[in-house]
Amino acid sequence: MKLRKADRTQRLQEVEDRFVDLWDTMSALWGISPTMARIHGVLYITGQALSMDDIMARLAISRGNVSMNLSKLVEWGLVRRVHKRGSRRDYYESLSDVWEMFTLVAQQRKRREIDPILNTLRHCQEMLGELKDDATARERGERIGELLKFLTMMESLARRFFETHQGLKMAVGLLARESE
Amino acid sequence: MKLRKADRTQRLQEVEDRFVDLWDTMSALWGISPTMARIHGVLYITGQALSMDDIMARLAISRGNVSMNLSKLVEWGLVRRVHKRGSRRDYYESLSDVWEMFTLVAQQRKRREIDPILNTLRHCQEMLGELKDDATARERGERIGELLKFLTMMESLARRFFETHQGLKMAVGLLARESE
DNA sequence: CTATGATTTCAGTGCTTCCTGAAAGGAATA
DNA sequence: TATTCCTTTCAGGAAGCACTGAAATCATAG
Repeated sequence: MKLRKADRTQRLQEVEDRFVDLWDTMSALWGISPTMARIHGVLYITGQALSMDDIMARLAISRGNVSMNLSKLVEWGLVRRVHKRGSRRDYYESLSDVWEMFTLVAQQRKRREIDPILNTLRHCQEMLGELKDDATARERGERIGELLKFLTMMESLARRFFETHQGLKMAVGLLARESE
Repeated sequence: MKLRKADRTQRLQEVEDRFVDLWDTMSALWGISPTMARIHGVLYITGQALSMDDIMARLAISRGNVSMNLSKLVEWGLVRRVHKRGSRRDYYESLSDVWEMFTLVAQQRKRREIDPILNTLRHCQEMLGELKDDATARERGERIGELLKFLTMMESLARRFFETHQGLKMAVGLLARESE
């Protein structure tokens, strides 16, 4: 053992902080707010069930902020509320399965972002339908058609991808349980 | 012909505006700024080569704004600078191939967002390596390992996807040319 | 080389989004 | 029912990001 206990703890903190910062940076990519990401980062990397006060202290953010973002995380399904016997507080813990987290985020984003786009494009097509003997309108229609074709294709591809993964994951789970 | 010329033009405008608004909404999803998206929206839906003044008028935004966002679009490869003989102005036109656009955006985002994440995670692993006889450190290492495994897997999956598409697209292009 | 037309840059400003902290709301104990 | 502990809500404020417009730069034509 080369390092003293205190030093090890500090090193660990460094890594955890770095990870939380990373999560913060990723937030834009995942389509969630920075703080929501940071909170999830702490919960994921520590793997522990933490209370609101733990999180407030760890990230130096206000109670209200933690409360609102935790409830969003619970809503998204990325974090679960748990209870510790003998304590009145709520504790929160993150999902640990990366695949599951990814799937949840992807589904949310599809529902909130892709679906409305498809609706709008279809509506545009309808509006253009009434002008179909206008050459310019037909050109616009073609471009929108290309997009629709592309998006629906991607969508079905993604659906198949997730279905496959679900199957795969179940199989892996079963094998793991059998080998115990 | 049910509608008069003027009415048709107005209807067309409506559709185009709706499309531009849609692009604006999508911007977050694509990881680009709203105005950048709107400008690209106009160029894509009209399919024409437009000047800066055309775009300023169409979207009611300032010259500086158009200039900066157009140069970003050119940098990304989504828009090309073209010239019209007899005019000193620059004109701009959008790519028309949806797949190509998607690929470009995906590549940019990977480079700007995914790669730095992989680097950070690997760096975290290294830092944890020095603490490998600490039980907590090993737990953290496992969680980061899961993420790395997931991300590299997704990355190679995406790469294969794009390679396949490139092949497919080339084939389609060849066939189209032969049948002329 | 100068004049004219076109584009880029950037400091100042406005807008949106996120965060704080205090007050209200709920739930468990006595 | 009152008390205590904990959580949620929300008005006001702070921070960050994008836009404007005018001045600087660049390019072409005369």
